[in-house]
Amino acid sequence: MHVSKRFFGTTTTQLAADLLGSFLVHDSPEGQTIGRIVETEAYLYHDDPACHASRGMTKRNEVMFGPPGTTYVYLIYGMYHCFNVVSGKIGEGEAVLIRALEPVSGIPLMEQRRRRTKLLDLCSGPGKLVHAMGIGPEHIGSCLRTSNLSIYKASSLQRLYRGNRDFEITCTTRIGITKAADLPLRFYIKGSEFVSRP
DNA sequence: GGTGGGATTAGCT
DNA sequence: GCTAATCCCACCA
Repeated sequence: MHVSKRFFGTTTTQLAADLLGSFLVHDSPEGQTIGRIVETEAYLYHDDPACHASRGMTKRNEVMFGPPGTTYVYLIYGMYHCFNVVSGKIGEGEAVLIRALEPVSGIPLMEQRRRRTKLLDLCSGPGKLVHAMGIGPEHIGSCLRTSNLSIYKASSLQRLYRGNRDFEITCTTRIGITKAADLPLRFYIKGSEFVSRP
């Protein structure tokens, strides 16, 4: 069961927390991969110069100004991509960066894409998970409820996910930024081995 | 075990 | 020209 439209309609900070424990599913021509979201970061409209939308619309960030639940993918450091969920109100340009997943299904395909076999190295970073899941620029602007890249509720994949479904959330400052580096907008599942950094 | 640098492009100054 | 919501490998201990 994929998430409702309402799921994305909350505040960006709340969505960043709500996404923890839900599942990212990609049905690609190569096969299906599923990861459980364990780490996120919120990027905001007000007083957040680290947010890509903070200086207005460009060709790169234009889908950030669309409806919540839209996919935003961008190139970072000239060689990696990061995956974001557009959030907040239309026109504001807020988003949640997905920073780490716990591999759940399609692990051989993730290993093949990543050319790595260690489970902890498959999705423990924003660039890594995009690679492992087969996400790319072709997903920019697609809908996370109806496209082949979708988000499913934590409660809907019990058959596939046998791990502990109860967790606590830890909130810290965001990683890898210099602007607004003091804002507490990073969230992760406390105790998860699969986060990019404890 | 930990650290330092290189890869490579969009956007800003 | 410089920086960036990053990752990986070489090198040293």
